[in-house]
Amino acid sequence: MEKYLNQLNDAQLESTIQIDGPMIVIAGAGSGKTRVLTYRIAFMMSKGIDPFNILALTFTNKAAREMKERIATIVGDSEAKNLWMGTFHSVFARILRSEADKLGYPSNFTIYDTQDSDRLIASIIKEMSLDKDIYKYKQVRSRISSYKNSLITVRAYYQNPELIEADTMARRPRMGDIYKEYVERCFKAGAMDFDDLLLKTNELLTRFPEVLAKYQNRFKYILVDEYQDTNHSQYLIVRALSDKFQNICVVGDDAQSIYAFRGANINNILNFQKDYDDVKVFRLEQNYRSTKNIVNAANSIIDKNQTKLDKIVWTANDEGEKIKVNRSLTDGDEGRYVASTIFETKMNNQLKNSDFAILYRTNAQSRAIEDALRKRDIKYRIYGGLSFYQRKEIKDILSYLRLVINPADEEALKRVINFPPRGIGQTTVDKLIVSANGYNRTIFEVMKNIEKTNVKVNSGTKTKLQNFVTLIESYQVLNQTADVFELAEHITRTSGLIREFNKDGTPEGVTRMENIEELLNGMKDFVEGQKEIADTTGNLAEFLEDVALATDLDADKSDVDHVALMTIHLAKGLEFPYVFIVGLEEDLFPSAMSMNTRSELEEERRLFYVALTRAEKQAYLTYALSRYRWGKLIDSEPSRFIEEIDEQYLDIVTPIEERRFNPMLDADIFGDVEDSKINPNKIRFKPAKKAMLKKGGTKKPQEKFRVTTPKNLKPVVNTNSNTNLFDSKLVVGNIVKHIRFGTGEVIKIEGKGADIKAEINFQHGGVKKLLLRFAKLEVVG
DNA sequence: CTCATCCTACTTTTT
DNA sequence: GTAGGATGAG
Repeated sequence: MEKYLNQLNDAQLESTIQIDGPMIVIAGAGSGKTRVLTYRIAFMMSKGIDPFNILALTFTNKAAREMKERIATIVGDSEAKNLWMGTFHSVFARILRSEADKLGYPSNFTIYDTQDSDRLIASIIKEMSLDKDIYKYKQVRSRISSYKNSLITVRAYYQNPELIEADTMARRPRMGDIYKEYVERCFKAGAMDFDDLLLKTNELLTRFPEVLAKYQNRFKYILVDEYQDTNHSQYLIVRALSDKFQNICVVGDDAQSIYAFRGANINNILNFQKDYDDVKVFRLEQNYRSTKNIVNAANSIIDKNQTKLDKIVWTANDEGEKIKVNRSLTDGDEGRYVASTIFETKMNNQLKNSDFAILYRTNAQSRAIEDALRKRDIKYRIYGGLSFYQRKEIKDILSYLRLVINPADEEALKRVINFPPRGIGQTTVDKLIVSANGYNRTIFEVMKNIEKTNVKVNSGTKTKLQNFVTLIESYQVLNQTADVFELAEHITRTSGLIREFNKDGTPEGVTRMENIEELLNGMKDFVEGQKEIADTTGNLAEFLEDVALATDLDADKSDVDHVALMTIHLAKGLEFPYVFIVGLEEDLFPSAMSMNTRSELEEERRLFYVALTRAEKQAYLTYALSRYRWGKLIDSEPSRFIEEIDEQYLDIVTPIEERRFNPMLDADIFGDVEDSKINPNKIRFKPAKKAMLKKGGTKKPQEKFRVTTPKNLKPVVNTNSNTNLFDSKLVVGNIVKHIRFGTGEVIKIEGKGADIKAEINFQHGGVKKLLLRFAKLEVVG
C-alpha cells in the first residue's frame, strides 16, 4: 500500500487517507480523481475494513468495472469481489430484487427501457382517446420521469394543485390520469422503469425502517463518484443510507455537471457542506492530463459561468500546441479535414488510431465523419448512439426472453405476439388489452384462459393465441435446463425470427442477421464468464438485467485499434491524446434547445469544458459553414464558445482543402481569407458565405455519383451466393474474412450440425468463437 | 389479417 | 435521410 500512497500529491494523499466522517472531494478535470477513489478504497481495506461494508456508486458500469479491476490489482481479486460497486441503477436493482415482495413486486421484475416506456405511454394516450399532437408521448414520458425523480408519486401529484395547474396550462389536463394509468400498468406488468429503480428504493427505505437499518449497517462506508450528476432521488437514497454512520465521501466537479436534462441537480454538490456536519473539503486542482494551453483555454471558458465552486485548475505539464480551430464549408469537408488530419498526424508521429477521439454534440453528426474516415481507410468505432440492445432485431429476441422470465411483461408481449406474423392482428391485441384491464389480469393470463373470458374472437384466432401461449410455455420449460445461449438460439430458430430476417436478402436483413449473430456470441461469452464465477448461475434473469442497464457492455468486444467516435456526454471521464470537437456551430453546440435560459446555456458551456478537457496533447475545434440537417443543407455560424476561449491559446487555420474543394473561393468575395490564417475577429462573415452558397458551389462532387440501390430491386448478391459457411467444408488452417473482425485463421472447429462453431484467430480482433450458421465468413486462403 | 406504400417526426444529451 | 407508424387494397 505504501508504494501506492507515495505516488500521490499532497491533496490526493489527504483525501485518500481520510476515512471517517462526511467529506467532499472537488476534483478538477484530469486531477487524478479515479486514482484517489481506487486507492482510497484499497487503503480502507488495508486498514481492515470489510469490503462488504463498502458501497461505491459510479456513473457508468464501465467506470465501476475498471475501478474494481484496479483495486483488485492492489488488494487481490477475492477481496475486491466483495465490494458493492456499480451504478445507482444496477446496485439498487439488485437490492430491489431481494426486497421486491415488500413492495408487491415479483423478484424477477422486468426493467423497462425508455423505448418500452414510450410505447406504453403512447398506447395509454391512444386508449384514452387523447389528441396525440397535444399529448406527445415523449413529452409525457419526460414529465413523468421528472415527477418520479422528484419523488412526486401519483398521489402526491393529485394533491399538488400547482402541478395540476401547470399541466393544465400546458393544455394537458389529463396528465395525472396518464401518470396514474402508466404506473398501474407497469405494476401489473411486473415492470419498473429506470426512474422506478430509484423511486422504489426510496419507498423501500422510507416505508420499512428495518430494511433501512439493514442497509445502513451493511454500507458503513459510502462513496459516490460524479456527485454533480446525481438527481434528487439519488440524493435522498445516499442521505438515508449514510445517515447512521455518516461515513460518506462524495467526489465530483461542478464544472462537469452535464446531466441536468435528466434531472441531475447541481445543487447536490454545491450544497453538500450544508447537508452534513463537519464536512471535510478537499480540492484536487493539479491537472496531470493536459497541456498548459488546453488547461488554460478550458479555464477561460468555464470562467464565463456564474454558478460554480471556487477552484483553480492548473498544470505543471508542457505548454503544448495551441488549440487548432478549423473552418470548413460543409459537414462533408469537416469530416475530410478530420480524417486527413488524423491520417497525417498518425503518419508523422507514429501513432495509433486509439490516440484519437472525435466528439460531437449529437449522434446524428457521426455520419459525415464516418464517411470520411472510411474513405481514408481509418478504423473507427462509434460508442453509444442507438445502443446495440435497442436495435429492433435484438429487442425482439430479448422480448421473447423477457416473456419467459416474466409473462406479465406487457411491452415484450405486444412486441412479439405477432412478430414474426402469426395471424394475431391489432384488433385482437386491442381486445385482449381491454379485457385484461377489465379483469385486472395480465394479457398473458387472459390469453391462457381465453375460454373463460369475455374476449370475442373467432375460433381460428383462438387457436393462434393458444399456440402462442404454448410456444412461450415451451420456452419456459427449456429455460429450466438450458443456459441463456442455448435458449436464445432455440428461440431464434423456432419462433421464425431467423426466417423472418433472412427472407428478403436485403442489406438490412443481412445486417440484422449479423447483429443476431453478435448477440448470440455475446450470450455465449456471458455464459462462459458466469461459469468462472462460482456463485452465479449464468441464468437468464441475470443476463437480462445486465442488458437492461448496460450502456457499454459491448464496448470492449473488438480490440481492433480504432478511432473513437462519441457524444461529449459519453466521453466524460475518458481521455485521449488527440481530440477533435466537431460541429462547433450556433444552434448545434450550443444546442438550439438549450439557449433559452442562463442555466441551460451554462450547462452547454460545461459540456464544452468537458469536451476540451478530454484532450491530453492537442485539441482541434472544427465547424462548418453549412451542414445537412434533416436532409437539408442549413447555413450555420461559428459557435460562441470559440470566441469565448482566450485568443492566445488558439491557432485559427483555414485548410488548403477548403480552397481546393471550392472554386468559388478564388472569386473575389473572400478577399479577407486570402491568407491561410484569418483574423479571429472576422470569423463571422455571413454575407460572403450566403452569396457563395446560393450558387450551389459547395455541393460535394462525390455525392452526385453515389450509387444507390432502388428499394424495389433485389440486390444481386446475397440471394444465393452462400457466404454463410454453415454447410461448407471449412477446415483448420483456412484463412477467412469476417465483415467486422477482418482476416483471421481458423484454429479449431467444434460442434456438429446446426451448432458447428469455428475458433478463429483474427489478426486484429484476437481469438473469437463464431457460430458458422450465423457468421458471414469468406474463405480467402 | 397482411402487405406494400405513404407519411411523419425525428435531432440534444442517457441510466 | 430514415425508421417506424398509419393507411388502404386485397
